Amino acid sequence: MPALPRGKAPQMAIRRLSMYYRTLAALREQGVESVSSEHLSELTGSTAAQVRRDLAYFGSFGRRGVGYEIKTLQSHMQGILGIGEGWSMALVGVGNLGSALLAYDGFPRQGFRIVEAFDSDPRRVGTVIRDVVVKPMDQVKETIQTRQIAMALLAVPAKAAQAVTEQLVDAGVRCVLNFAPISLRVPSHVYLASVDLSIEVEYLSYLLRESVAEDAERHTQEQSASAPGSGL
Amino acid sequence: MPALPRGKAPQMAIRRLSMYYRTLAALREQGVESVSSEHLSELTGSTAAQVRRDLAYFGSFGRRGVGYEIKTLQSHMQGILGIGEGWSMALVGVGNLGSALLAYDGFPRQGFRIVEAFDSDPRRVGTVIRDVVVKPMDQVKETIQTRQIAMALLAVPAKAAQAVTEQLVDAGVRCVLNFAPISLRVPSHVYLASVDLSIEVEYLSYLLRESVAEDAERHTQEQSASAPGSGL
DNA sequence: AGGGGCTTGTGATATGTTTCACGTGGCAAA
DNA sequence: TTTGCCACGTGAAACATATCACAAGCCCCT
Repeated sequence: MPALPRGKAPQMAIRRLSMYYRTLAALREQGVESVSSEHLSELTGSTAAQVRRDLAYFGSFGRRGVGYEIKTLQSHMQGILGIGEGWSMALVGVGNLGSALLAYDGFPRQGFRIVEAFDSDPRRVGTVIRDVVVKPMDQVKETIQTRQIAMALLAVPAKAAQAVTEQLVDAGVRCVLNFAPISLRVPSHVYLASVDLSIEVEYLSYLLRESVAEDAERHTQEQSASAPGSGL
Repeated sequence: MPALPRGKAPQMAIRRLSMYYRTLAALREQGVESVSSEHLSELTGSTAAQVRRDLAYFGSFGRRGVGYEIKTLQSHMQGILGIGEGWSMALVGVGNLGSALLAYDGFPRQGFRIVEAFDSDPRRVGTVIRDVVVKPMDQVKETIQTRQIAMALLAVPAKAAQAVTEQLVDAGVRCVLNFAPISLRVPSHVYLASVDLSIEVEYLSYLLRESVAEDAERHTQEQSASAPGSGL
């Protein structure tokens, strides 16, 4: 009867859950009412065993021999991921990226809404984007405390990121999603996730380089293999 | 004398390398000329052992008893990560997010440049953002082949993402950085990385929920512990 | 009511990653 | 030259995660 006395789920399992959740929503729109771990794994690029294990971290939501009822699974996952609780988020930094985040419709679709925006640039303060008025930085603390905002999106330049983060933490924010290309320090009671575009691009660049190097190496091996006396 | 007969580096090690690299650049700007693994770990939120191990996947770049010479380490890492080779990238989807990516100065700073942009919306085609002219989708293949572009940024709606990806792959792209909230399928010779904003937000939401649940549980335990006769 | 076939949930196993702990080599000072 | 200290590089251990493989349970059909 206790809800979840199971072992802690790995970070990656949580992220995959989000993926599963979205896939379930898409299936339901198509009128599908149940899925197997096999089916879900094909749609998400995972494996069937992985899907079952990921779900098993939180409970047993399926029926043996049958699969998972999508409706049921969705509502369990909403509970796990905290979707649909109407989390309000604050955005700091309304530059190019910040504006794009304000306009991103993936957030409201999952029940996360940016309800406040802040910027240090006086020229941006007062402007309205998607029904949100940009406020000056000195209103961060009061606004976040008053509206009980727990989650903040940080889209400021790298130089300002640490200081702004401390301001947010001081105001009582519990989660920060950082878009600045810098590694932030936060107190242990604050959760941090980062989206770092340069890191992703460099990772791809690494893979590309590596594959080119391997091709070159293979080519060399072929040459030396075909050359006489190169055995061993 | 062979360059890298070492074991394969974990994905996360590569991503950390990017972080180290940026930190080195910042140190060098400050006039610092060498670092220890200890120092670097403090600046990046890693551990000293982790830093040494990560670097050791690719070679031994430091001097025992001394540390790492920043200049040397930087140039090795440029080689590993493929920074400074002047990679050209193509962007597909010039909506809010796409425009922000075009304006993002973190890419050119690391030597990655968006040199072509495409969109299916006729109203966007022909517009110029940051010196890049937005071209129609039917020019994707020719342009990418002609300019030998290996890397593409995908900022289109989820519904269009798979089809556009196939178009890009067909045009000869080797790497795709996907921003659409969907899991893409690519052939095995194409590398894929994804930035999924909803997943990050939901991950934070999960952590927040979990910590709230734990607090509640702890509270319950305290109550029952303080109640008499509740031992065992 | 019983059997066959299917899919979950999960111990056990394999694989992968991080951390530990220390030998090795390098520098500086006496 | 020797001594002492320092920080790297790296086997080995610990830990974490993913995969395998199968028993348990469910449904349908006869």
